Amino acid sequence: MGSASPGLSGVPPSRLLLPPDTVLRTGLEKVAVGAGAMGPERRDWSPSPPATPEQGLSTFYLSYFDMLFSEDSSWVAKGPGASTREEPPDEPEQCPVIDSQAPGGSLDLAPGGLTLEEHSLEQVQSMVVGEVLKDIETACKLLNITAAAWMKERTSLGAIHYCASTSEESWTDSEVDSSCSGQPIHLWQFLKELLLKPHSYGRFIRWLNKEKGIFKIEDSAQVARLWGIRKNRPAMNYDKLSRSIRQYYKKGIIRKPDISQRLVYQFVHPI
DNA sequence: AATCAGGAGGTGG
DNA sequence: CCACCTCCTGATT
Repeated sequence: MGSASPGLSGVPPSRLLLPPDTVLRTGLEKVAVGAGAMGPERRDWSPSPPATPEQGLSTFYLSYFDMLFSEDSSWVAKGPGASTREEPPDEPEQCPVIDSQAPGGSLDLAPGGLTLEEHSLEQVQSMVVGEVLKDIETACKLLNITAAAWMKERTSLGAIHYCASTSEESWTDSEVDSSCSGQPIHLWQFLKELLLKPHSYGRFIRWLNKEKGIFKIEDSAQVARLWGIRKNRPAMNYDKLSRSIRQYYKKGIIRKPDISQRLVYQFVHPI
């Protein structure tokens, strides 16, 4: 009762309430999964992994665009010349974000003589930044942390903010600045990050019950591998990763669900 | 065989 | 000091 799904301000609830797979199993996933044409049992992922874009900054950029596209793409349609069918969230491998469409240093220019394209580009960027900031605030509320703290952790997004904003410097500038060189990510954050991007990682880890924060690691080896990459620990494996998860029991960050199942865990404070 | 639980020493920021 | 990492023993699925 008390914790009945707090209002997600700004985000149309219609999408969030859908069972995860309905939305996400559309275009891209179908392609990726269909390519192998394998059933639910497929752990031989080793040859040509199509979705392992796990190398730092780009990950987070992308994850945010994933969210924007999958949960609310209205900002795209709002744009003046934005044709809606042009930007499906199609390449999880790459970093299709802001800098990709801005060659050179056109991001931090003065709002002077802009061509039409540049102008609409900037509008789009502003909208993106606005949406990102809104999402951050929402996430922070739900996580019960301050935006500044969040930004400190997510330095990569701080970079976005820096790069893309000529108008939005309402908050956290100083906070961001001091930590732009990279903060160590916590395991629980990493897991949430993966869970946020079912397009790319849904085959490795996914929500069983997002509202309750219950998730399942579908491919323990892959999740461990990604974690090892992120932390630069080539010898990482699920045995060690799970030990770290178990450290969270005492801290009240992650626990085993009431009905304990293999490879299933639950965030104590779900989003 | 894989996963789970948790003790214990080590490490890097 | 903290958040793991690593290794380990023993239990459970």
